[in-house]
Amino acid sequence: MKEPEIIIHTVSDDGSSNDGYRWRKYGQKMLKGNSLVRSYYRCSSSACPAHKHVERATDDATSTTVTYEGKHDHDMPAPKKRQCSESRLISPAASTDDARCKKNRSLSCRMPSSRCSVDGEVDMMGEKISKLGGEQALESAQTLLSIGIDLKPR
DNA sequence: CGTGTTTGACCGGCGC
DNA sequence: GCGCCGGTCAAACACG
Repeated sequence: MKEPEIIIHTVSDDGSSNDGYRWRKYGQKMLKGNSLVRSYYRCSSSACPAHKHVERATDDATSTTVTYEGKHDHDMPAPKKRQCSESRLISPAASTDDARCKKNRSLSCRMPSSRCSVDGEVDMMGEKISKLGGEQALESAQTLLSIGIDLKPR
C-alpha cells in the first residue's frame, strides 16, 4: 500500500550523492521559515516512480537528509554524466545519531559505508535491514545501495 | 539545440 | 470556514 522510503542522513555529501541516475529538480521550498531548505528531485527518465527529496538546513549545511521514494522502473539512464573529473574523496553517511530512527514512519537505514566498500557492505546492509523488518524496503535499499556503491568508487 | 536548474504561483490537505 | 504548510507544475534562463 505504502511506498517504502529510504532515508539517508549524509554529511556534507552535496556533490557526491550521485546514485547513477539522472535527477531533475522540480522544486525547492523553504520549510519552517528559517533553516530548512527542501529540494525536490524527480527522475529525468520517462516516468519512473522514483523520487528524491533533499533536506538541508541553511543553518547547518553539514548535514543533508536525502529521502528516496519509490524505485526506478528502468535500469540506468547513462553514466555519461560529468562525474568523471570529480575524483574527490567520498564522504558518505556518518550517522549523527539514531534519533532519525524513530522519526521515520516506514524505515530508516543509515549508510555505514565510510569508504568505497562494495558488495561486502551490501550484504551487511541486507542483513541489517532484514532485522529491521523492511521487506519491500529491502528491495529499494538494496537497489539503492547497488547503484550507490556501483557509482561511488572513483 | 537540448537538458537541467531556478523561481514564483497555484492547488490540496490539515489544523485551528 | 479560514489560514498555513507542503508539494507540484510551468516558464524562463543558463550551461554544456
